[in-house]
Amino acid sequence: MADKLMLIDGNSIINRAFYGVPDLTNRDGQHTNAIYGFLNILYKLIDDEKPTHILIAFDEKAPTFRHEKYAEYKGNRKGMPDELAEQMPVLKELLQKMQLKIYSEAGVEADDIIGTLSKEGVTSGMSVTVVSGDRDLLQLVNDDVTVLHPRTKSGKTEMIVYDKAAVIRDFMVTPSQIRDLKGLMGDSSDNIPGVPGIGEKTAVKLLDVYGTVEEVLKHADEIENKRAKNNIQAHPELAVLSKDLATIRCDLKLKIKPNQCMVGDIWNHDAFSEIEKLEFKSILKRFEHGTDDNNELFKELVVSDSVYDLKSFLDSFTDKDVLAIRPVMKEKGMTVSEGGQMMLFSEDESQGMVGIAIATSEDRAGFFMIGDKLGEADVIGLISDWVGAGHILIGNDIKSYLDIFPYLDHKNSFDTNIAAYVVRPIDKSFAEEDIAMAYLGISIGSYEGIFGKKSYMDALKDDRDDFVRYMAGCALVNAKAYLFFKDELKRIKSDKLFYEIEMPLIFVLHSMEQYGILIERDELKAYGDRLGERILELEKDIYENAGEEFNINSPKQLGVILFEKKRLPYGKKTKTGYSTSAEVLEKLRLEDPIVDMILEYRQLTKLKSTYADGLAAFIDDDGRIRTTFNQNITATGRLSSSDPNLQNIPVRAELGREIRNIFVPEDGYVFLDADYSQIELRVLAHMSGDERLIDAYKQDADIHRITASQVFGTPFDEVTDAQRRNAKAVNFGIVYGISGFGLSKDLDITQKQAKKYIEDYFSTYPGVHSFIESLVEEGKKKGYVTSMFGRRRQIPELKSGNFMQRQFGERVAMNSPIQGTAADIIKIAMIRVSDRLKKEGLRSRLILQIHDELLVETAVEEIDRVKKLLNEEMVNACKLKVPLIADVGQGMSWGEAH
DNA sequence: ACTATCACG
DNA sequence: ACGTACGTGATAGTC
Repeated sequence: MADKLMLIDGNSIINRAFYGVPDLTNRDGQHTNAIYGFLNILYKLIDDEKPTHILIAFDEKAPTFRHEKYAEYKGNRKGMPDELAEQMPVLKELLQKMQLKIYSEAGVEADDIIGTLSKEGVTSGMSVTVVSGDRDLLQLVNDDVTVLHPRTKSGKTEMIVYDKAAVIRDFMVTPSQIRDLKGLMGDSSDNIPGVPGIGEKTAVKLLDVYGTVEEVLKHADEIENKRAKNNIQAHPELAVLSKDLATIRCDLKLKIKPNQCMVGDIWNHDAFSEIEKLEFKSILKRFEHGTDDNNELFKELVVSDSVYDLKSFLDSFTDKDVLAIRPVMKEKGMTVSEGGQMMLFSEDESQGMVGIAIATSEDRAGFFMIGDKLGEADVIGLISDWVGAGHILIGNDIKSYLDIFPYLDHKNSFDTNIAAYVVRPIDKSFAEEDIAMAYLGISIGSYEGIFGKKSYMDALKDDRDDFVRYMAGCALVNAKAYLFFKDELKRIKSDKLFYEIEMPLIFVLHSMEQYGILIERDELKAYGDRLGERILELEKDIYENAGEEFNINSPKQLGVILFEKKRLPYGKKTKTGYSTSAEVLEKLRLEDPIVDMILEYRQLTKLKSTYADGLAAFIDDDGRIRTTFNQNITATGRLSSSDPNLQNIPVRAELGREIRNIFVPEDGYVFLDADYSQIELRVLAHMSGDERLIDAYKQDADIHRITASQVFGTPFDEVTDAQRRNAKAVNFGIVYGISGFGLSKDLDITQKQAKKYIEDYFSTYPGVHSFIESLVEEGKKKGYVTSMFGRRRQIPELKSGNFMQRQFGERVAMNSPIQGTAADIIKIAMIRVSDRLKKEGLRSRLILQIHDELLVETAVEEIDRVKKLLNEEMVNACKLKVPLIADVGQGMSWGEAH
């Protein structure tokens, strides 16, 4: 086999890694995210490309450029941030310990090192792979040299392979013409000027005709395009200079030769201990096996479409085996419909299971396809037998499987997705492929990387083997993840939170999603039409006032009208122009009548597009709207709601609030709506243990008024509205992680005044002060903070070198335990309410949660019982040092009950 | 894909 | 001097 040389542009790759991987630090506070990302890219390259030789080229720290007199062109690159700079020497040392060759030389750019070695490599008979995010390097491509270009696609890094054909495909020029292309069009990211007025299109056209910059200049007088001709004739030197800047040198005398770059044992002991210091657990695991290449994922992989094989596969398991699954569902969007009419059976066709992967932690897996010889019911039945025998079924995102496996409950199942969320809620995705990488040190590949945007059905059809391996890999990861998380949850003391709150909640949420909420379709339509009429009127008035028609919804165009044409004083500016936010417009109301019209227009279009029209699109055939409650999105432990979001239905303004009257109970039912009174402040009182605040809550009076009375030293009955408003804002501020600036903005007062309020608050409630300070301290020391029920939130921002980021981290440290505890409490209440409704055989059902509020669709004859039960379970969800209060309302619509 | 805006707790 | 209140999701416009 021919030798294969891989040349890596170290700076380019570590840069990508740094910006692509969220902030990580080890226990010494050393930032490690760029190194982590670099290693993962490196391992993947080694696994995929199997190079025999590797060299990683770096730019010298203070590069002197080859064109001293034009240094300003390349010399003004932004310096790298400190968080990245500190990782560079650590990475280089690690790479050396991995017995990989790195190279840099004063006055030499990494590009030129790579260019020279690629040429020398080819000369000595090697095939060469260059890895860089810099497009310049594409000029090196030829029959023996390919360039890999990393691209970030929905959070994952993929490599685009550039051979000659791919370069021509993407850039319309040959690899050797890349430098001519840059010579003409320039490259702003690399500070190559190019010829003014010549963009990509013109440059490609010219090169197509003349081939090189030199030829273009020679024939400049023949050029048809006037603009291009004039510019080239005016600035020929720019084209020559730019091409020179873009040209990679391949003829340097370097102190290293390709054959010295042989790959040694990258899994050696020195490398291991270095990685240990960096605390990359997932990478350490790889040392057990070396590369993935000689490490098969499965000891056994059964693929079958027969019920007998599934049976014997399941029979082969003992009580000691854990069983994990990865069902493959027909995806939504496949529903056959005609003319808007659902066809018969379309429901079944869109909901069914295509197959299921099953695995044990002992590296045995199977993929079973549903078809003539294996029915969905067989699978459901056999899994039911397993579960019925007292075993645990492990899956990832169990809520999405409950339609097929309705017999699952929190005692017979384990959700690896939710477990991973509980362990590290700040991550963005908890699918099997993410867990494999983050916790198990194995890789099953990424779905998108392997199959792109293909649906499951298409992937199964086109790449069956890969698909089966991927899904079986998922099941295997679930099995292994179970063993890992079982211990990990205990270790971090989040096991009760997981088993007693998050797992049971899955089933409550599923039931809420299934019930949905009834909405009066016709009323919603009428409401939307009403808005539409008024919007048309406003539109007309606004155009008339402005003296022209424009897109009112475009902040840009609106800014021009208000702040340029009308010369209204602009308040704030955003990155892109003037701010036209309601906050700014409010202050301009008296300046021009158009402002009020715009504010009303904004309000109405928002209501119409998001709510009237938006919700209408989600009404099912039975008139109900079914949201998705997301259990793994927020960093604090709250739920979120999407498709549609039913947690942000208007309530504050009267016009918007009307929408709530359109949400109604079905016949024979009423709505009971219960919301916690000031739950976050009560949690604060409890957690801080501040005696005065606790006493205040025991009085059961208006808390903001009490706060005002105590902070401002005014008798309770004499507190003014303004005082109460201020106290309320301070209370909110405390919960959000107080800052003088934030409070001053909210109350429209000076920062100095705001600071005074905060100081007064803290001297009134010293326990609160010391509590939130202790939270920040804990966050800094441990890297995370916790809620009362053991919910963690990591705060890497606290170790940031950036002041702003750190400041943010401090506010998060103060807020998360409070918001998180409140979230824990209402989750407990939801589980208990739902449990009791079920146990007591009631028909009433929980249908919505809005952070501190529960909506129950209540059977008329159960009203009194449910009212009592709701209040009991919410109030007693948790014992605090202050009373927990819930107010229950009743009504024939959500609006009326709230 | 990102930004601005605005709906909620 | 910097430039932030905490947590979300949907829409429209712009690139």
